[in-house]
Amino acid sequence: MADHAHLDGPALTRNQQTVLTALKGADKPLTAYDVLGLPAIRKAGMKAPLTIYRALDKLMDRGLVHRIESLNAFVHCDHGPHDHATGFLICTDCGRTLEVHLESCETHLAGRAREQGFAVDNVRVEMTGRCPECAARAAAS
Amino acid sequence: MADHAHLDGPALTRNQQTVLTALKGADKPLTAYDVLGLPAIRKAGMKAPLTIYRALDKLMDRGLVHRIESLNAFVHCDHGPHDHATGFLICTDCGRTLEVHLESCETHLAGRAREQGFAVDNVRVEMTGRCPECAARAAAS
DNA sequence: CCACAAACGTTATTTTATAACATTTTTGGA
DNA sequence: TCCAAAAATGTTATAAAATAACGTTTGTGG
Repeated sequence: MADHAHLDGPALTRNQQTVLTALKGADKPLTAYDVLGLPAIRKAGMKAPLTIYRALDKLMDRGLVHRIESLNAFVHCDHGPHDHATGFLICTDCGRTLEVHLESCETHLAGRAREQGFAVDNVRVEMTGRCPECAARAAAS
Repeated sequence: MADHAHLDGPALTRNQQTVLTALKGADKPLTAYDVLGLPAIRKAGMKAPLTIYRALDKLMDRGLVHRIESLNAFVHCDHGPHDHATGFLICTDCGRTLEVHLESCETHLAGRAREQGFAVDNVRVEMTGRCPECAARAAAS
């Protein structure tokens, strides 16, 4: 689970920095094509899907970006470096996500795997539901 | 989390039964297009992707099939009806998966969500690693 | 400065999933 | 039984997500 790739390695390239900034500026996960469509991205001269995917791959290697599997989307990692598994709370109303860390739960999950003789090297958790804002809005109506 | 849709509802249609049987016969998760390519499927007269997706959707509604998000693939649920969250152990060597139930962990995960004011209605866990067989084979070489 | 590796650009293609619309089948009353 | 509504299906086309292949540029260490 540990990599800390984001602590070392070369500086981000211009494309990588541009994509990371785009994700930081978004209030929810973006697909690669969402990113591609952003004005800031076009201004930077990025115009092919592959350009975006390449930048995203590097950013994920460094732990600066996470992929939300169930959305085919990418989100900036708003926590610092971390060794433990990450979970995502995905609001089915507004599409925003919240990252939660699973220090204690990871041990449990990996333990369930070990019971099966399975050597886990990566744990991903995605939970769907309603965020506080959307729950409140739904209750009000 | 509770649905038990598989306990009631109408009988499976021919298409649904055919797809379910195909997944039961596979030793690993299959993509919709993998399913589409199976001889048994073609023999049953199913030849369009949408036909497969429609059957898969219904089977998932009933909890008879699960989708592995990180593989874009579908697997037969080899456990009986269950209310609690399911996790998957995915072998990165052979591609086979193992389903594990997360009775105790789900409470913990949902609790972490509730801390954030988030009302969870679905939890998905996917863990990658090496299955016992592949780990043994790797150790032997 | 040069050689190598990494990143990038470009075009085409593959893989995964859904839209739109007509037809058939099933099912639950009248 | 028969009919109407709902569910499922067939068919064609298209959208959405991701990668392949290949050449060029950039950056970095020796």
